[in-house]
Amino acid sequence: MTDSESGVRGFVEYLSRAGLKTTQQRERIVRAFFAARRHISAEELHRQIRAQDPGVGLVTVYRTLKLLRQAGLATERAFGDGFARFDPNPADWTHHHVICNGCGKVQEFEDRGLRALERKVARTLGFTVMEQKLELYGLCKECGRAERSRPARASKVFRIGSRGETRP
Amino acid sequence: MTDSESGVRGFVEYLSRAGLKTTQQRERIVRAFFAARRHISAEELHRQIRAQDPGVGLVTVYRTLKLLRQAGLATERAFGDGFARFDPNPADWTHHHVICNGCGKVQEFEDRGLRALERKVARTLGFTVMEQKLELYGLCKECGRAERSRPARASKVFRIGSRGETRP
DNA sequence: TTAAATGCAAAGTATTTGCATGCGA
DNA sequence: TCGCATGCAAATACTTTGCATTTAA
Repeated sequence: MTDSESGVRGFVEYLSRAGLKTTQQRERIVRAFFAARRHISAEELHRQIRAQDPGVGLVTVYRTLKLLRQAGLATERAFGDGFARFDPNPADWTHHHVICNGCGKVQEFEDRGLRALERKVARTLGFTVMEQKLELYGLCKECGRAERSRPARASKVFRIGSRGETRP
Repeated sequence: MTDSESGVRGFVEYLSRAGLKTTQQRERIVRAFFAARRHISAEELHRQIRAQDPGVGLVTVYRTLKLLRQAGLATERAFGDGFARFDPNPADWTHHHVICNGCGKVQEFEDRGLRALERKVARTLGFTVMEQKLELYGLCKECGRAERSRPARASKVFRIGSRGETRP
């Protein structure tokens, strides 16, 4: 799902199959979504769209993102900072996240090893896998260094449940 | 972390190291947490504690769960139903989740393969891994069967963002 | 003694929903 | 034309915070 157009096409197809309507708003939102950087929040996406097109409401962005999930074209993620992030679904699931509890930075990394796991779960539990999430939480290189050169009291850098405190 | 007492001991130790106080409430909460079933919500935990000890507030449960995370003894999870769930951290990270988008059922499965991945990330990114989350979303055996024997319209069973609709 | 912890009530906030209006098929 | 879609405002509900009081060290 690297190019934006194929994502839009897939969505329009889904809508028509499902008996739903292809509106201007949905098209704008979906196009912007596939063109945007990864793990974007609903509000950020809305802000980007609004800059060029004030006629799209945040509510519709939420509703369209939900449809994208139903279409199997997007994944919703919760990194613990209080708001949902969305990613386009890649054809293969090799794209995972490393989140720093210190500074909130989100890095990505690739690993193909999870396809095998997916097949195992499908076989063992009779489960049909639609989305896959692998997240590693901890301290990035910088925060880890800062943490180690600090008196052995309660870790103050540990960033938990800080709702919307450090948006990227 | 199979037995409850070692979890409590670890927490008390953390508190004293951090210059914090071991209160009756914290002890009750932590003991109940380690004795409870996995992926419990703050409110459920509070309800269980309250049944035997009315003198513990929900706010304190939230605050203690946050401390448990800071102590590295618990993991917070968001399965997409709008409230946070908590798990005791096992000594090894071999415990993952499979969540059904149809009925909301959460199953667990074991896999040891992620230790290697963790080491790889530590080496490649200089990242110190503290928590690990692997989740597979899709349709369980029953919901998958139901879905396949259904007219090819929009999937009605797809359960997204239904906040607190189907509590376990 | 004193700084930390508790609990209540109130605030905060991301997300959803009701409803009148608009618009795609 | 008809019914789905939109957008506003209001509702929802989980979680956090202010503050006076209690309690552990």
